[in-house]
Amino acid sequence: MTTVANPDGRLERGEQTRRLILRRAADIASVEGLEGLSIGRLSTELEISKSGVFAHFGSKEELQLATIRAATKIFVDEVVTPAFQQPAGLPRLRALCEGWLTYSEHRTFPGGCFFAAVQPEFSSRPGRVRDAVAEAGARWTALIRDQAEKSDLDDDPAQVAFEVVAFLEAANVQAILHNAPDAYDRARTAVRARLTPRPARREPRPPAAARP
Amino acid sequence: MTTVANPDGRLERGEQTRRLILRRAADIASVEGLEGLSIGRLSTELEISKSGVFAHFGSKEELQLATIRAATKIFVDEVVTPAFQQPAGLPRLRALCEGWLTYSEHRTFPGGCFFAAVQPEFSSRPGRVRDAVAEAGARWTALIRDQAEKSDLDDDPAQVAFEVVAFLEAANVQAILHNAPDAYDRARTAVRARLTPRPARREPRPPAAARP
DNA sequence: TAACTGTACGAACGGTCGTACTATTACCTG
DNA sequence: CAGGTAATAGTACGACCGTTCGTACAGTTA
Repeated sequence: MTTVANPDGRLERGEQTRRLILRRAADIASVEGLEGLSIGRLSTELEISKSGVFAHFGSKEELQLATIRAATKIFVDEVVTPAFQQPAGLPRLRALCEGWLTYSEHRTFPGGCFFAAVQPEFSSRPGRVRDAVAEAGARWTALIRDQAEKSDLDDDPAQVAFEVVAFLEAANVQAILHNAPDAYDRARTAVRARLTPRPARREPRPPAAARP
Repeated sequence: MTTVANPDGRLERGEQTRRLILRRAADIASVEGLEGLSIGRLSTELEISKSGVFAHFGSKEELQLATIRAATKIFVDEVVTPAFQQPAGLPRLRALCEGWLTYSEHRTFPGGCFFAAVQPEFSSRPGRVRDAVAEAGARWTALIRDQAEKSDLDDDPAQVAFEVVAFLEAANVQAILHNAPDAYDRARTAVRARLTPRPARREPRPPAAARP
């Protein structure tokens, strides 16, 4: 097992460049995909020798897997953890969605959401990378579903999760591909409506019979 | 100008292999993306020489653009045209959604929807291929929006289009990546609810006060 | 028959890919 | 300061990439 930090808490030399590499790798992959990511390009951009980059991972597949783990950590730190300051259920669910949208909007990764870029790329391929990508997506959906379950929405939580996640991903790709930031507004509108408990759903007045 | 068919209506030899190439190219691209698509692989799979494949297009970019056009035609034939048998507005809108879902479900392209695979791939890149991909997506969304406009849904048609398209794309990626065909059911449920005019929206019973 | 066009072929180009080695540097420890 | 180990550099490889070139052969037109 490799130690990561020196006694005084500083990072070892190798670990430091490893993180440098992975941060850049995640950025590149969010634009070019995990296949488009290449060791040669990493080494050029970071001004590290190709073999130096390669030695950290031993294979391209390991680099891809490590990149997914690094991107996951960034995502969790920026979206998931802050939302856990909100109480479980609806408030946390709303915070997760809003956190996701600003994470995409502010381009934490230059290509928008890392996972939105990488999921379609591997959806039809076999292999360990695909499995890792799928698992990351499943965990995110499960997190949303769990919070939906604890909310007072009398719809199937899995159905709510499906729809909400759909809005988020759609906003990401629309905003980037068409350079249309208003897609984020559309997503916010859609999420707000979907996460509003029934009596007040879709703000405007209920049918006349229901009014006092 | 190149003629495409002989006087008797048969295809010229070149046009025939060109179509063969493009059909295969669209299939490959739906799985590997338009960058993952390679002339060498096409030539191997089709048992045509690499230069023979190349000569039809003159550059890889032209091949990619032609592949997009070919995939668009297949999509229109399978999803759009049949839906136009339904009257404009809500019926046509529902037919478009249902047509799209079965098109994805039945794997017209082996990787699911061609455009769902290719849009994220090019969302952050410059160039003519990206422009073509974006335009195809924009036309599809506009088509949905137009039909929403002619429906009696008192929501912003563009908002309806955003949400409906989001459901479709989400179903596609979920179903493929997680090998979970029930994502199509989720999408159908979501679309049905979204395309139901307000009074009857979200089928289950209205609040007690509204019941007779 | 002669000229021309469309179509496909095979070989080769320079370049980049991932990977495998060996050599060299930098740092920690004794 | 010495030695050893971890980290990086250097070099080379085979495979594949997109692309170019010259060529062969069929079918049509003159």
